Amino acid sequence: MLHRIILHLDIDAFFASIEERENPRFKGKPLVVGAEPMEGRGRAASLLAGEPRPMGRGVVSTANYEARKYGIHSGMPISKAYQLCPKAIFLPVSGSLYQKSSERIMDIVRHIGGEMEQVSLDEAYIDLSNNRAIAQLLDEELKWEKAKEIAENLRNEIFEKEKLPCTCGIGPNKMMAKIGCELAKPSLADESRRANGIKVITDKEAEALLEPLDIEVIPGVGKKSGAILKSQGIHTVRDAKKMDTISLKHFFGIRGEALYYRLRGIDDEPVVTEREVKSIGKEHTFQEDTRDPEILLSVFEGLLKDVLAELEKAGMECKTVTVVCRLKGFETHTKSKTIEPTGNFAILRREAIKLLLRFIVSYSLPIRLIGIRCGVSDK
DNA sequence: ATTGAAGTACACG
DNA sequence: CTAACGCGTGTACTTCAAT
Repeated sequence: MLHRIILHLDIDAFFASIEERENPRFKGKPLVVGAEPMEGRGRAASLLAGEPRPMGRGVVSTANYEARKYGIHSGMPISKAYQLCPKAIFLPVSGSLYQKSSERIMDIVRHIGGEMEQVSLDEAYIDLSNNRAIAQLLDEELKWEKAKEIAENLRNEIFEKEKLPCTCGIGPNKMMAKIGCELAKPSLADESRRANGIKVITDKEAEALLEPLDIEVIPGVGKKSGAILKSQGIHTVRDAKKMDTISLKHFFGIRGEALYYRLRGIDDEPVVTEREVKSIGKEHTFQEDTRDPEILLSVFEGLLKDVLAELEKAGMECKTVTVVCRLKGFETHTKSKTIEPTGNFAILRREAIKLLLRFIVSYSLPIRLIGIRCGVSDK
């Protein structure tokens, strides 16, 4: 497929926008959806401590734009979010509410026509290359215009039916569509939140548009890789394009090749309709680090039970059981064992507990998190 | 040489 | 005390052993 037109959709501040929709009094006020900031703080403790201080060990799932003005963002420790804006409204994550909304949104997206890839609850790609309205057009210019029209209709429909604001990016590939979407997001300064909404980046424009952008806009270049590059004086895509293929390979291994092209606006990743499940897991962070075998074992069994239920539902069996353990201080390790595929609780418990016990023996630090993950095989 | 297992690191939403 | 840091999933790298 030589000339593609890909659309990327992303709901603005998804969880927070849903909460605002459900309770319009929240609009215009800083709102943080995520962990409970005071979790683990007992009544006695707060009386003794005077001014309440955040204790929760969770993170921010989504902050609305008012909260973002205080520097709060997704993934930030909830305790820090509280420090930045103690007056913000803090709400727990209402997963099933968001799930239902997501399903209705994805149904709307599917109706556009074209291969659709759902990336998360609130994000999707759609390949418009073979869309009825677009494929019949001969003129390239008109195709891009038509794609924009489709995106406009999509945004309107989602706003009318689901009462949620969203942003679309349109580009010659998934990467550029996603970057376009990011560029079209409402800015903090824009109180109306409706400034752009859609950004079209044609194949002709892609390379030049990327040049001045921060290197971390490129998918696959995250915090760590970005920091390494920046320590070498490479901050923008333009800087990175000066690197030869040898050093790209050196820094990024097998991904260096793809990166060379991505820096130039080229990305061949197809829109993938269905993806097969490769692993199913559950993990739990304790309110306080612990080595109490009672607590450890009961939580561990609960996690295993949940994993098994999902395994069962998916009609899968566990082939590799991995136990993860995060210690006080955040040091994290895994131990795994490949076994004869099974969905049997007793067998998996025996294997998993053997792995867990090895942790208890090898490390004397209190434990912050335990988890269990099953690499799956078809039944 | 290739493959599989175990363990680590990083990325993304 | 200047760090704080969830959860679920996927990919790639490294090392070691067996084929």
